[in-house]
Amino acid sequence: MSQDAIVVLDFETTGLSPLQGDRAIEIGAVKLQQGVVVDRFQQLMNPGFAVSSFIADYTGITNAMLSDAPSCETVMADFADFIQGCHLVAHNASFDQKFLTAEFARIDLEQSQPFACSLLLARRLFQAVPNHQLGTLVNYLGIANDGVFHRALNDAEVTGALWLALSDAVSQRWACPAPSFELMLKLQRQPKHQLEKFMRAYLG
DNA sequence: TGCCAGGCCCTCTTTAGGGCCTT
Repeated sequence: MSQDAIVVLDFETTGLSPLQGDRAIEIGAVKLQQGVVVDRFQQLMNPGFAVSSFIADYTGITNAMLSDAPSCETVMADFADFIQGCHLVAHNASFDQKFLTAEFARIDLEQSQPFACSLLLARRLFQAVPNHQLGTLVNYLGIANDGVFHRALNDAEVTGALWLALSDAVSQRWACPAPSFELMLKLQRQPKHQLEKFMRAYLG
Protein backbone atom coordinates (compact mmCIF):
# COMPACT_ATOMS: atom_id res chain seq x y z
CA MET A 1 0.00 0.00 0.00
CA SER A 2 1.39 3.37 -0.94
CA GLN A 3 2.45 5.71 1.82
CA ASP A 4 -0.29 8.25 1.12
CA ALA A 5 -3.05 5.77 1.97
CA ILE A 6 -5.10 6.81 4.99
CA VAL A 7 -7.02 4.48 7.27
CA VAL A 8 -9.91 6.16 9.10
CA LEU A 9 -10.84 3.99 12.06
CA ASP A 10 -13.27 3.78 14.93
CA PHE A 11 -13.36 1.53 18.00
CA GLU A 12 -16.36 0.48 20.04
CA THR A 13 -15.17 -0.47 23.51
CA THR A 14 -16.37 -1.62 26.93
CA GLY A 15 -15.62 1.83 28.40
CA LEU A 16 -13.37 4.83 28.27
CA SER A 17 -10.05 3.65 29.61
CA PRO A 18 -7.85 0.67 28.76
CA LEU A 19 -5.86 1.49 31.89
CA GLN A 20 -9.02 0.73 33.88
CA GLY A 21 -9.39 -2.64 32.16
CA ASP A 22 -11.60 -1.64 29.24
CA ARG A 23 -11.23 -3.57 25.99
CA ALA A 24 -12.19 -3.14 22.35
CA ILE A 25 -15.35 -4.92 21.19
CA GLU A 26 -15.50 -3.73 17.57
CA ILE A 27 -13.18 -2.12 15.04
CA GLY A 28 -14.34 -0.49 11.83
CA ALA A 29 -12.18 1.24 9.26
CA VAL A 30 -12.13 2.58 5.73
CA LYS A 31 -8.97 2.92 3.66
CA LEU A 32 -8.73 6.09 1.55
CA GLN A 33 -6.53 6.40 -1.48
CA GLN A 34 -6.53 9.83 -3.11
CA GLY A 35 -9.89 10.61 -1.57
CA VAL A 36 -11.60 7.37 -2.55
CA VAL A 37 -12.57 4.45 -0.29
CA VAL A 38 -10.60 1.50 -1.64
CA ASP A 39 -11.02 -0.99 1.23
CA ARG A 40 -12.97 -1.59 4.43
CA PHE A 41 -12.45 -3.50 7.70
CA GLN A 42 -15.12 -4.42 10.23
CA GLN A 43 -14.97 -7.00 13.01
CA LEU A 44 -16.61 -7.64 16.35
CA MET A 45 -14.28 -9.09 18.98
CA ASN A 46 -14.82 -10.88 22.25
CA PRO A 47 -13.22 -9.01 25.17
CA GLY A 48 -13.41 -12.01 27.48
CA PHE A 49 -16.02 -10.54 29.82
CA ALA A 50 -19.59 -9.28 29.64
CA VAL A 51 -20.22 -5.75 28.44
CA SER A 52 -22.36 -3.49 30.62
CA SER A 53 -25.98 -2.72 29.82
CA PHE A 54 -24.90 0.88 29.21
CA ILE A 55 -22.48 -0.18 26.48
CA ALA A 56 -24.99 -2.61 24.97
CA ASP A 57 -27.56 0.20 24.82
CA TYR A 58 -25.05 2.77 23.58
CA THR A 59 -23.60 0.67 20.77
CA GLY A 60 -26.30 -1.90 20.10
CA ILE A 61 -23.60 -4.56 20.54
CA THR A 62 -24.90 -7.27 22.87
CA ASN A 63 -23.16 -10.03 24.76
CA ALA A 64 -24.95 -12.51 22.52
CA MET A 65 -23.37 -10.85 19.47
CA LEU A 66 -19.93 -11.13 21.06
CA SER A 67 -20.26 -14.67 22.33
CA ASP A 68 -19.00 -16.30 19.14
CA ALA A 69 -16.80 -13.41 17.96
CA PRO A 70 -13.05 -14.01 17.65
CA SER A 71 -10.74 -12.73 20.38
CA CYS A 72 -9.36 -9.20 20.43
CA GLU A 73 -5.90 -10.68 19.84
CA THR A 74 -6.97 -12.46 16.66
CA VAL A 75 -8.80 -9.43 15.25
CA MET A 76 -6.09 -6.93 16.10
CA ALA A 77 -3.45 -9.06 14.40
CA ASP A 78 -5.52 -8.91 11.21
CA PHE A 79 -6.07 -5.19 11.66
CA ALA A 80 -2.32 -4.62 12.02
CA ASP A 81 -1.93 -6.06 8.53
CA PHE A 82 -4.77 -3.83 7.25
CA ILE A 83 -3.17 -0.57 8.43
CA GLN A 84 0.41 -1.43 7.54
CA GLY A 85 2.08 1.46 5.74
CA CYS A 86 -0.92 3.77 6.17
CA HIS A 87 -1.50 7.03 7.98
CA LEU A 88 -4.29 6.94 10.58
CA VAL A 89 -7.26 9.20 11.32
CA ALA A 90 -10.00 9.08 13.97
CA HIS A 91 -12.52 11.44 15.53
CA ASN A 92 -11.03 12.33 18.91
CA ALA A 93 -7.95 10.35 17.97
CA SER A 94 -6.52 10.34 21.48
CA PHE A 95 -9.31 7.91 22.44
CA ASP A 96 -8.86 5.46 19.54
CA GLN A 97 -5.08 5.72 19.69
CA LYS A 98 -4.93 4.67 23.33
CA PHE A 99 -7.09 1.61 22.63
CA LEU A 100 -5.11 0.74 19.49
CA THR A 101 -1.86 1.05 21.43
CA ALA A 102 -3.22 -1.02 24.33
CA GLU A 103 -4.64 -3.81 22.15
CA PHE A 104 -1.48 -3.96 20.03
CA ALA A 105 0.66 -4.14 23.19
CA ARG A 106 -1.19 -7.32 24.18
CA ILE A 107 0.11 -9.01 21.02
CA ASP A 108 3.57 -7.43 21.21
CA LEU A 109 2.97 -4.89 18.44
CA GLU A 110 3.66 -1.16 18.51
CA GLN A 111 1.46 1.54 17.03
CA SER A 112 3.89 3.84 15.29
CA GLN A 113 1.96 5.46 12.44
CA PRO A 114 1.15 9.20 12.52
CA PHE A 115 -2.38 9.67 13.86
CA ALA A 116 -4.49 12.68 12.83
CA CYS A 117 -7.62 13.87 14.62
CA SER A 118 -10.73 15.06 12.78
CA LEU A 119 -12.07 16.55 16.03
CA LEU A 120 -9.09 18.87 16.49
CA LEU A 121 -9.20 19.88 12.82
CA ALA A 122 -12.97 20.46 12.87
CA ARG A 123 -12.62 22.73 15.90
CA ARG A 124 -10.20 24.84 13.87
CA LEU A 125 -11.86 24.73 10.46
CA PHE A 126 -15.60 24.57 11.29
CA GLN A 127 -15.90 27.04 14.13
CA ALA A 128 -19.53 27.91 13.36
CA VAL A 129 -20.84 24.44 14.24
CA PRO A 130 -22.77 24.30 17.55
CA ASN A 131 -20.50 21.50 18.76
CA HIS A 132 -18.00 19.08 17.29
CA GLN A 133 -19.54 15.73 18.08
CA LEU A 134 -19.32 13.42 15.09
CA GLY A 135 -23.09 13.30 14.57
CA THR A 136 -23.42 17.08 14.69
CA LEU A 137 -20.66 17.56 12.12
CA VAL A 138 -22.16 14.91 9.84
CA ASN A 139 -25.54 16.66 9.90
CA TYR A 140 -24.02 20.13 9.56
CA LEU A 141 -22.00 19.11 6.52
CA GLY A 142 -24.79 17.07 4.95
CA ILE A 143 -22.66 13.91 4.93
CA ALA A 144 -24.68 10.92 3.73
CA ASN A 145 -25.42 8.42 6.48
CA ASP A 146 -28.00 5.82 7.43
CA GLY A 147 -28.67 7.33 10.84
CA VAL A 148 -26.78 4.57 12.66
CA PHE A 149 -24.11 5.97 14.97
CA HIS A 150 -21.92 4.22 17.54
CA ARG A 151 -21.20 1.26 15.32
CA ALA A 152 -17.62 1.07 14.21
CA LEU A 153 -17.83 0.84 10.42
CA ASN A 154 -20.63 3.39 10.16
CA ASP A 155 -18.71 5.87 12.27
CA ALA A 156 -15.53 5.18 10.31
CA GLU A 157 -17.37 5.75 7.02
CA VAL A 158 -18.75 9.15 8.05
CA THR A 159 -15.44 10.13 9.68
CA GLY A 160 -13.80 9.35 6.34
CA ALA A 161 -16.25 11.70 4.62
CA LEU A 162 -15.57 14.29 7.35
CA TRP A 163 -11.85 13.96 6.68
CA LEU A 164 -12.41 14.70 2.98
CA ALA A 165 -14.62 17.68 3.90
CA LEU A 166 -11.84 19.00 6.13
CA SER A 167 -9.38 18.61 3.28
CA ASP A 168 -11.75 20.45 0.92
CA ALA A 169 -12.20 23.22 3.49
CA VAL A 170 -8.44 23.82 3.58
CA SER A 171 -8.23 23.88 -0.21
CA GLN A 172 -11.11 26.32 -0.55
CA ARG A 173 -10.19 28.63 2.33
CA TRP A 174 -6.59 29.07 1.25
CA ALA A 175 -7.01 28.41 -2.49
CA CYS A 176 -4.40 25.69 -2.42
CA PRO A 177 -4.12 22.11 -3.71
CA ALA A 178 -5.41 19.22 -1.60
CA PRO A 179 -3.41 19.33 1.64
CA SER A 180 -1.03 16.53 2.47
CA PHE A 181 -1.55 14.39 5.55
CA GLU A 182 1.51 16.04 7.06
CA LEU A 183 0.00 19.51 6.55
CA MET A 184 -3.23 18.38 8.24
CA LEU A 185 -1.18 17.09 11.19
CA LYS A 186 0.51 20.49 11.48
CA LEU A 187 -2.80 22.34 11.18
CA GLN A 188 -4.40 20.35 14.01
CA ARG A 189 -1.59 21.51 16.30
CA GLN A 190 -1.89 25.21 15.49
CA PRO A 191 -3.67 27.49 17.93
CA LYS A 192 -6.90 28.71 16.28
CA HIS A 193 -5.79 32.33 16.22
CA GLN A 194 -2.59 31.40 14.39
CA LEU A 195 -4.13 29.43 11.52
CA GLU A 196 -3.97 32.30 9.05
CA LYS A 197 -0.40 33.20 9.95
CA PHE A 198 0.67 29.56 9.76
CA MET A 199 -0.92 28.98 6.35
CA ARG A 200 0.47 32.20 4.89
CA ALA A 201 3.95 31.12 5.95
CA TYR A 202 3.37 27.58 4.72
CA LEU A 203 2.13 28.66 1.30
CA GLY A 204 4.84 31.28 0.98
C1' DT B 1 -13.49 3.63 52.34
C1' DG B 2 -13.92 5.92 48.39
C1' DC B 3 -12.18 6.86 44.43
C1' DC B 4 -12.41 5.65 39.41
C1' DA B 5 -9.87 8.64 31.79
C1' DG B 6 -7.34 11.84 29.76
C1' DG B 7 -5.96 15.15 26.21
C1' DC B 8 -7.33 19.51 24.40
C1' DC B 9 -8.63 24.17 25.02
C1' DC B 10 -10.81 28.35 26.89
C1' DT B 11 -10.69 31.88 30.42
C1' DC B 12 -12.97 35.47 35.19
C1' DT B 13 -5.42 31.64 33.24
C1' DT B 14 -0.36 30.35 33.94
C1' DT B 15 0.28 29.20 41.97
C1' DA B 16 -6.57 26.61 38.18
C1' DG B 17 -10.90 25.11 37.02
C1' DG B 18 -14.04 23.25 34.05
C1' DG B 19 -16.31 22.03 29.48
C1' DC B 20 -15.75 19.20 25.38
C1' DC B 21 -15.13 14.71 23.08
C1' DT B 22 -14.50 9.65 22.68
C1' DT B 23 -17.10 4.44 24.89
